[in-house]
Amino acid sequence: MQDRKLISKAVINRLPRYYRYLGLLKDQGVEHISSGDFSRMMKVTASQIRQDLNHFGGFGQQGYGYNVDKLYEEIGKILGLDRVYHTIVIGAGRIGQAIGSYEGFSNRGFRMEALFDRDPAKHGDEVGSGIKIYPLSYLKEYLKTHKVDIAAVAIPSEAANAVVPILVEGGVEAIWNFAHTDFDVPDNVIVQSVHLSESLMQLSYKIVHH
Amino acid sequence: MQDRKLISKAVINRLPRYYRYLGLLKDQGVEHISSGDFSRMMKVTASQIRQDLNHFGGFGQQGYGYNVDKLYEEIGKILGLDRVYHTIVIGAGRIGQAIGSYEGFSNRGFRMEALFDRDPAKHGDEVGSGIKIYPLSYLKEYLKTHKVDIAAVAIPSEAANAVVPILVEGGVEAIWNFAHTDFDVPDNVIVQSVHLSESLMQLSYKIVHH
DNA sequence: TAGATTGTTAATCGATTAACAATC
DNA sequence: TAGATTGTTAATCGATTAACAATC
Repeated sequence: MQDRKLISKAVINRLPRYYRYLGLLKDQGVEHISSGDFSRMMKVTASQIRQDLNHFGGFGQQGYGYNVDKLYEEIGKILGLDRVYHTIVIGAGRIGQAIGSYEGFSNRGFRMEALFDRDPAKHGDEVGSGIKIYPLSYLKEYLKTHKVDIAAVAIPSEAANAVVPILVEGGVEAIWNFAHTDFDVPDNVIVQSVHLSESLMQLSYKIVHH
Repeated sequence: MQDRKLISKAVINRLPRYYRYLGLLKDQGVEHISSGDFSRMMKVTASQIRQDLNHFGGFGQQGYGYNVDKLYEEIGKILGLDRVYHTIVIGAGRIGQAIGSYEGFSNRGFRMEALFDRDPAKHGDEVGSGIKIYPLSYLKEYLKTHKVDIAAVAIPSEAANAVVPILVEGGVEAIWNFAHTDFDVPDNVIVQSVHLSESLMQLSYKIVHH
């Protein structure tokens, strides 16, 4: 897909937060907001907000501010929230089940369609609104008959390293990684990692050095 | 605590990843590694590694490289992993239980000592290696009689906003936040957030724009 | 010693902030 | 219109990369 202009990585990482705050404003029925007010709400500079939003153009108006509804919708589109992502979860442990059953994701188009686990005791169980847990050994077959956009990987590192080639081979477009490891995948496969232990270490750093 | 030199935010965020890779090298019995080899392993530039590690000084040696054991230990200290953090978890849902029971955290000094939940059906239950679930209403009292360094908050945003003042009032030093919201806390309280939905949106952005 | 590799300075690149003319 | 506020350029700040002399 072609971008209007090239949007920098730093801006992209901020978009979901803008989106969240715009959602709050929308719920409150706010129609428009100035970069100044928005900056106080979000605790960033007004200058940064104007620079960032300007990439998308046309939602600000001098003397008035930004149209909340339009901006919310536009940022949603840019984030790819106007489509459906067929999503599976590898690992039906506590993290895997949490992801598979969280309604907030499906509300945004991340449709949870299957969980996979090696534990036979879990096979056939359901999570959330009827998402089935399948044997991990069925994954390969599943990928042959189902298009999968995103696979969330919520199993230990070693097992994860064994599963990833199956996902790649099976045509999964993106991996949402919760294992404490980095994957080696072809360029066309996207990996987005949530390294919880790294987050916790950044926290302990802050405790020790403040 | 006083830093030797001022270490930039970007470097700090990379430290846990260095630490993880050094742990792997240590397990493999590697005694020393050059910035060149390390850069190929970690897929960053050798220049960045030398710049980063140079902040701590004394672990590199010309013609030899870096001593793995010493560097691992030193970075561990800088990250604050040489001490114990009394840790509690607010919310005994799937995320809360996952955090409370994960052995990897306690192995690094993050001692999980109690969970709190408002659901009476869970009160008295145990998670992981005997960590009890208490009523949320007992939290205030608990904080009076126990020193808590870190509280992981794994409940929905609204409930979280109600609990945070109790944590702050109770002298909790740092909050590890899993709710989809930002907290307003005094300067001396640290907040480290894991915004899963934001991570997922960054992922969908990459899918749509690659 | 000769070769390898760091420590560190300088150059480049990118991101943030400030400022203000344009304009609703 | 006058006031408010954006869009956008220029200035600043910070982070990354390149280069090479120092040195083990």
